Amino acid sequence: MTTVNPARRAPTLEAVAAAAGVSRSTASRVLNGSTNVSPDAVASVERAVARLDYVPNRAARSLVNSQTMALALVVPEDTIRFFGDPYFAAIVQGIARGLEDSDYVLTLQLANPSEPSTKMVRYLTGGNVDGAFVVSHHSGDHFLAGLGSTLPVVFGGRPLGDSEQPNYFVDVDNAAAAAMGTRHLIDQGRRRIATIAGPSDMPAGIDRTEGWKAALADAGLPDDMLAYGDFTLASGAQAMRSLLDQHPDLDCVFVASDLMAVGAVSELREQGISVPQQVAIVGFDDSPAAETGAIRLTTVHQPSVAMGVRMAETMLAILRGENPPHEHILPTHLVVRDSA
Amino acid sequence: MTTVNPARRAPTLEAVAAAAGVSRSTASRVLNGSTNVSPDAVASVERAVARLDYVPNRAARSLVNSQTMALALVVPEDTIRFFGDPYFAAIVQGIARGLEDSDYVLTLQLANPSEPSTKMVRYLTGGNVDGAFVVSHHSGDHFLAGLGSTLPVVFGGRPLGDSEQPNYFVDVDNAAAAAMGTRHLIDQGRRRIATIAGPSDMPAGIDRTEGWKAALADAGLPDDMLAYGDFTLASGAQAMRSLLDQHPDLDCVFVASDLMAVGAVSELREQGISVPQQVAIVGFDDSPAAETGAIRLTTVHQPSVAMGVRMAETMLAILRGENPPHEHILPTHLVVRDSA
DNA sequence: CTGAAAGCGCTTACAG
DNA sequence: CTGAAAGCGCTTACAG
Repeated sequence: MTTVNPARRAPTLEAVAAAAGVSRSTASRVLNGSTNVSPDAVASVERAVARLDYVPNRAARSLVNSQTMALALVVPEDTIRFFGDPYFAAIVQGIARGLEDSDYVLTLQLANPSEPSTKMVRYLTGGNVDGAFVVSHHSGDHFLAGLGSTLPVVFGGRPLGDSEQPNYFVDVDNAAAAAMGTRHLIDQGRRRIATIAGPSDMPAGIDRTEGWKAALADAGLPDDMLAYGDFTLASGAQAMRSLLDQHPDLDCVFVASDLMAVGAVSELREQGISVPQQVAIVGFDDSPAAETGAIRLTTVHQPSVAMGVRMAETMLAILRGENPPHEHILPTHLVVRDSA
Repeated sequence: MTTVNPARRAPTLEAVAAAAGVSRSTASRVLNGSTNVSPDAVASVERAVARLDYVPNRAARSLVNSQTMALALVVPEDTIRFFGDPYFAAIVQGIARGLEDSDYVLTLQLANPSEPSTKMVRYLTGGNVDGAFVVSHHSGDHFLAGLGSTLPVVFGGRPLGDSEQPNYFVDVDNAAAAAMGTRHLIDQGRRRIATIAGPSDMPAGIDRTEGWKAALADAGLPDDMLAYGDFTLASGAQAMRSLLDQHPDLDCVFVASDLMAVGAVSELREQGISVPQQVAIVGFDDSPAAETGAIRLTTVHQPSVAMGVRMAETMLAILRGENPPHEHILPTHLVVRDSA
């Protein structure tokens, strides 16, 4: 831990240069890793920096470089309300980790996606940040989709919407992953396969439902048992209830998120239906929720933290002027535990 | 939505002044709301600002004012892992809302509280932010407690630890609130009153347990039935199980968080025990979890969003050079629903 | 390899 | 009430 005397003004480059016996220019050069500096100069400047506990002034740097060294983390308000979904927390953690070794800071922007405040738009487009991450299950259908044309933007999850130019995003192949989860159920000999789907206005909701359908079609099984949730635990329980009402003969459910799966399991147990014997459950995410519930969930693993890290790396690459791929699809795999 | 031409460089104060036919000084004065400016000048500058869609350059401003206009939001990593607790999401939302009308931005700092990276310490104390919010259930026992001496810091929840100077914090009277919740159970005629407590190294955990004990003592009731959780849903279920094992005769439980209460309820229902008939439950928080579970929770309401707002207001006051009170204790009340 | 100088976009005494 | 000027702390051609 560094001890700081708040009374003393922070040392400037000037002071470092003086202490090192070189000019401000030279001091600046070693700070910025220029190669054209003599070893002697490097050494003495570095010593001075250490001794004075020098930290460059961000504002001064920003002013000359016209870079803010700040990246916005745009979180739709309803997302933070539903932060209960560990998926988001993991993504954010990944982004933060991916930025750890850089000099960028993350500024938090809570947005109302359906009606972005002009203040936020001005903040984002007004040169206050060098880029933005958008973390939301239904990002892109709104003002956020257009953002990419004025600012480097990386989305967590494929954005909806029809922006002219392609957006950067990191995602998994939701359809394929859902099909994989469903196939596991089929392979176990299950035949009455229901699903609890995510909202049909979110890519993750849509694609996972498609995957479930595709796997059933391949196996010549009907896809008539579907109920919608909103990715929350409570909605999972409710969807399970209505599924049970309408299709008492179902023998398993592919659930589009672990949180909903936990809700579904608790509903089943309350109704005295055994999991997985009578009804098997496959979840999606492999979030902490998968292991902390009443029964350990068999689920499709999604590398959420890694996705966040990749978002950060993509942003850093763009900022370096490189040309990273627009799409990053990370691999998923099935984790077999006790629920199916 | 503002349309922005990314190709054109952002207009400077210079440009505004020129367009308004005044000097840079005057333009700056109207921008900063100085009173010593003629109405004419004010009007023409404002027109120029609107026409050019001028946004002041933060870096330049920071450089001369030596204010960063940035506030750190320090979130311990384990907190974000447990972000599932809507309490934190609400606090953060409140902070963001309280800052909405200010020019401050919130930078997110994920910290490992037991071993703060020197990078973060340097960031916080190195003049990169004007203040910091610390949001954590066990803030203060670590490096964060000392932070207050070098930087304005406002804690969410009373910090532990023995810092020399008093810290700023916003909290509720956890002990009194817990006693209120417990008393509700007593008033219903319950006599075998257990508790599921929060961790004993967190103020919220400690104080709520104290409140439960105090209410029981007042009523001449024993306080022998206690199990610990860690504020997560899963831990609530597990604590309920062990309570039931050891004290099959309990007739109600005061639970130190809604999330744990939801876990407890689901455990009870699985064991075929009716809520509230056989076992009544009182939770704590009045978070969304209280209304979305299998049974609507009777719970102690804590104004989480308002607490966040108050944290922001306190910070803003400190930054204005005012002398706000160090402690803000917000009121709680009981919300009676179906679980007790 | 090095230093003197200009300049990034603002604010604020200072003199009028 | 207003403008010319200095200065905040850096970086980077430019000339050597």
